[in-house]
Amino acid sequence: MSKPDKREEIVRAALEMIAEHGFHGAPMAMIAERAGVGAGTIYRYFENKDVMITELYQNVEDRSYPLIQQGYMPEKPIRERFLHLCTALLHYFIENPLDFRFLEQFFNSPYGVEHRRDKLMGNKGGCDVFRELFEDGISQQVMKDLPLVILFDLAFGPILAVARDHILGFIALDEVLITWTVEACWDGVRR
Amino acid sequence: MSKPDKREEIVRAALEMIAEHGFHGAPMAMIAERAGVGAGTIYRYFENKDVMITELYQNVEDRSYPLIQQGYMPEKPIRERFLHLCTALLHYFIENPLDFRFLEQFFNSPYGVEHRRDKLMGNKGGCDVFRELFEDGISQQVMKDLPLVILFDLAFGPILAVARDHILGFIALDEVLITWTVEACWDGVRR
Amino acid sequence: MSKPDKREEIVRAALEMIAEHGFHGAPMAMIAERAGVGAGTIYRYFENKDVMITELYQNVEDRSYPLIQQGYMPEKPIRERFLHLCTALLHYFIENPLDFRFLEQFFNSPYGVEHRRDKLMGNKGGCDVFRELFEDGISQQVMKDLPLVILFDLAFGPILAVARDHILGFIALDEVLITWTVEACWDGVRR
Amino acid sequence: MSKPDKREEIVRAALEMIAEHGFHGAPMAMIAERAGVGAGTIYRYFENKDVMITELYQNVEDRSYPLIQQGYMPEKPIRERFLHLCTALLHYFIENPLDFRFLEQFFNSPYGVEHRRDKLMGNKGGCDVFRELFEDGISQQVMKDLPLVILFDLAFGPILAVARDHILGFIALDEVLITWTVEACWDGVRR
DNA sequence: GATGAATGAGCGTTCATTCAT
DNA sequence: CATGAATGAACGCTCATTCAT
Repeated sequence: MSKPDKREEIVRAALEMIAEHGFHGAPMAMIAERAGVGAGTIYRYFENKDVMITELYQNVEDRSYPLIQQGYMPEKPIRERFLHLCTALLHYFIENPLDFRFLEQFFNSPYGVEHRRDKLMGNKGGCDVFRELFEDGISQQVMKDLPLVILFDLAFGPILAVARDHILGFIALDEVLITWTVEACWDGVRR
Repeated sequence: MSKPDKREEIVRAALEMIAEHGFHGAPMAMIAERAGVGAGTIYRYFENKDVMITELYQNVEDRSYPLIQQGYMPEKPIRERFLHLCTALLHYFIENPLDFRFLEQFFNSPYGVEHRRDKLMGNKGGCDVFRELFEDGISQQVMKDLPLVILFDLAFGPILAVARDHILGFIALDEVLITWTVEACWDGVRR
Repeated sequence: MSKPDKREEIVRAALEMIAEHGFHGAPMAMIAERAGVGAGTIYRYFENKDVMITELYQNVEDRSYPLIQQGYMPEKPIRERFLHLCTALLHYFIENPLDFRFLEQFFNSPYGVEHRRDKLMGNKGGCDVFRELFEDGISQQVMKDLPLVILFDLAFGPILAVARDHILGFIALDEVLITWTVEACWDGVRR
Repeated sequence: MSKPDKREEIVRAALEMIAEHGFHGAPMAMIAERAGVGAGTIYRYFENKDVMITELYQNVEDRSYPLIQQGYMPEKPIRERFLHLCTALLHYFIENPLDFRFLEQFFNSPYGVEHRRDKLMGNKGGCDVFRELFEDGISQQVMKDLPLVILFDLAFGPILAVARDHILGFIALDEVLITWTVEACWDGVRR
């Protein structure tokens, strides 16, 4: 097994274990075992558990952003762009439940809170498509004139909740339900 | 200090510590110290930490439901009832950030997931007002004809997200913003 | 076994293990086992290993100073006082080889170096009898006019070396040898 | 880089790291990095860390003995020879603080104790000049009639202590102080 | 009933050593 | 030969839980 393979195995295993059991329910030793490596090996690739988690998040971001933006056309009307992005996001979550569960753990921890704080303060980070879309939506008077943060919550709050319920087995989303859900989100943010 | 007092002190202390530091950042010894009791004493009132957390949740539920339903009038039109409940809920969260943070911890853990599963399967539990309201809303064709779970997510997803952002200091909610937010939620669920 | 007993057992065990195997050869678990307590118990009495070692040193100091100064008469002539203190010191080491070995470990580690630095900078600490004696010796022109530190080294360098060699079994000190050794030290510092 | 070069690099690096951070503060990986070789390479030249340390000691001995004996004239009077050797020793320590710190680490560890035991039992080893000098001194009745070991301690105890204090910055030795110190040592051993 | 000292399994992390390349 | 990625035993330390007082 070559070097990049090993790192990948660790990332996969860590994502799985953390998604399934949370940060505190996923000891390094367990992650190592699942990855099929020695416990010490993890520390060749990640300085410590905290750093590993942060890089795991980066990994998820790097994989998800392109997927979500695939086929996104910034010149289309706001509504269409909104529906596209939210649908893509929901699909991504459904098709990558491990990523979703990991993200939930992440954002529900000090790591994630700090991350959001940084994102909201500085304009850095990759969710700029969303920010742009919502700023456009407000300035074109297509969306409600509310603080950006609230608009985000109106749109993503339901998406996340629905994804969670699907992954936990409380509902079984299909294309029709997804469409309706996303359109309901649009109803929430549009004027 | 009499027996019920002691239990109350423990509950208060545990809620505080868990809200502030999470389940894993709140050792029993620390909770005991904050409660002003011996570490062993906690185990007279709660079989173990897991049980304590579950009962802590019950405690929050018991205190919050009456508050949220205060002034609720089931004979009023759906929209008004919806706005009343959501506003009350959001107010409750803002005024009881400790409860809110605890609930987030709870629902983002195996405890919470199991709890929701039980709630959704059997019809037990206290959120029947909500269930009734939404079922009424659907049958009166005032709300979208979607699975109850999704309707819940459309309504509460944004409420929870907005409450979190307020408590974390990302926005500063006032009465006007609360009203607009809740009305946006209504836009999300109404036909 | 009552509380003070337990602390004492830990102190004794730690002193023994560290004297025998050095700081790094004396894991907390081993010390705990030797003390007949659980590993976690040590941390009820000492914040961590570093703190434990520092307090161990204090413990040795507190026990040794009175013993060494027993019968010391500051009004006697310099030579007599010197012989008294050095003899007492050497006796103390020989009769408390564990203390001696611990002190060697201590002074040969960052802990000890820092400790000496503090002692030499500020005038705090308990070796003031020695300092006084040597300052008297210099000002009365009975001892060589050298920096205090060097005078200390001339006196204690041999004492420590001889104690070590006795404890390691390279020589067998008796009263006669002790007397001669201490008098040789006096020859080293006197004018 | 040829084979002997590599070994030399490792020796130099190990000496430096151990002198600066102690045996336990100098991991093999760190030594390898400092030496500019792979971690595994060290094990081509030294069976394991213990062996490496022992050979490191040999290396220091081999380099120091010639230096110390440079200009030593066995036909001169005892006193002169003593002063010569002790001065040379002290100079050597001051000019090679890394060696000195390493030697302190070494003699304060099981390695060093065993080494001295071997030296004192069998007559092997390189400090024969000292032994000869002291035996001469005793038989010529110029030195005190004490066991050799004690005579060594009287002479070298202060030398080592003074060197340590200089290297740690507690005093600043110059030629004058060195002379006085060495002469004080002579006072300690002479009749 | 209340206590808190005691416990020890389990955690994150380090590092001497090995061995496939 | 030389490498350095991989290993896993061992470390210092934490904390849910127990139980003698």
